[in-house]
Amino acid sequence: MNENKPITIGVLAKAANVGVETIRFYQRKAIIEQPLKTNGFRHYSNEDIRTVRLVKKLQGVGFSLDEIKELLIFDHCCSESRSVVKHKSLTKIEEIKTQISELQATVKALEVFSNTCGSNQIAETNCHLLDCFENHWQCCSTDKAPNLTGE
Amino acid sequence: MNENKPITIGVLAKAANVGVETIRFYQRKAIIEQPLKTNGFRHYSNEDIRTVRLVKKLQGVGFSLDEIKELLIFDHCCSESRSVVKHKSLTKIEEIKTQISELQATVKALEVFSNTCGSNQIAETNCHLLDCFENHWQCCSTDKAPNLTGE
DNA sequence: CTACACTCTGTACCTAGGTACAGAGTCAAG
DNA sequence: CTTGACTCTGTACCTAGGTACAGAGTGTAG
Repeated sequence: MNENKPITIGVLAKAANVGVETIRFYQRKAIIEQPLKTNGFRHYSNEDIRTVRLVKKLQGVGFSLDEIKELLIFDHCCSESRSVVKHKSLTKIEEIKTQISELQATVKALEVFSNTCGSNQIAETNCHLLDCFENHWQCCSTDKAPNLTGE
Repeated sequence: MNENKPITIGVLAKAANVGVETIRFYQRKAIIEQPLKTNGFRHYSNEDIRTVRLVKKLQGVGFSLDEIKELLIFDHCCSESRSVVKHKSLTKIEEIKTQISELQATVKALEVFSNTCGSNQIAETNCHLLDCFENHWQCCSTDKAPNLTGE
């Protein structure tokens, strides 16, 4: 079945909903492996379709291509150096969890903002995006506690 | 106090932990407002420090500069078009919540992966990152249910 | 065996988000 | 009033992640 209709670069691109140039770009970047060729034409496996789809999905979640490459390499070194793989996975998990917390803080700040500024029932002042965010993040306030409302 | 030591671009940059070129870049992009000038030198307020810090924070959470710009504009149009502001805030909140779910799915996939592949007690096969992700996302599987382990 | 769709390699170009000059002006200390 | 740190405008350059050719080869339907 797969023998009759080989998965050429165009077929792969369509199946993974990307352009053929993107596939070649990924190969130059060694994100997917160089496939076998017949008469100079690349042909791929169903595995490659899954991989490219996964790459796009992970990108959408915020991974860089370098990070994705590293994740995919996990698969190959899996039987060789499991403790390394485990360590890297756990590190990545912690990173993502941190990001989730920050996103949750962002949601809270925006909710406060839309409930005060976004509604009609409030006074004109104290409806300030910076203030909303500062209640959830310490990062943004200045050291000297400046007169924010007045200036 | 602020009168004696004006906040020049260098002071702002240091306070917000960015380069002066970044501040000028943000001004070209209209992410922060053009400040007052004396003898051609820009000088800033504590508000600007907070704003630049917020910009960096939001960038870290995954917002693009265009999105951040839009968020900051919310502040200015707040008294004018509250329903619009509210609508945009809520839309953004939904987007972030979706992203949080996807990140949570990523964490689960990585946890499964590190618990199977990353540990020593399993067989050689079926330790496959793609499989781990496919249990959490439908996106990556091919239509024809290909023989994944064999080929 | 001709047309046309598809693929090849290689290079150039694009947007986002900066970063790095160059050449000139300003300001404050000694 | 000189020197050094700082700022100005303007332009060029950089990385990431593609996207778009050009010019040539391939493979297949009619």
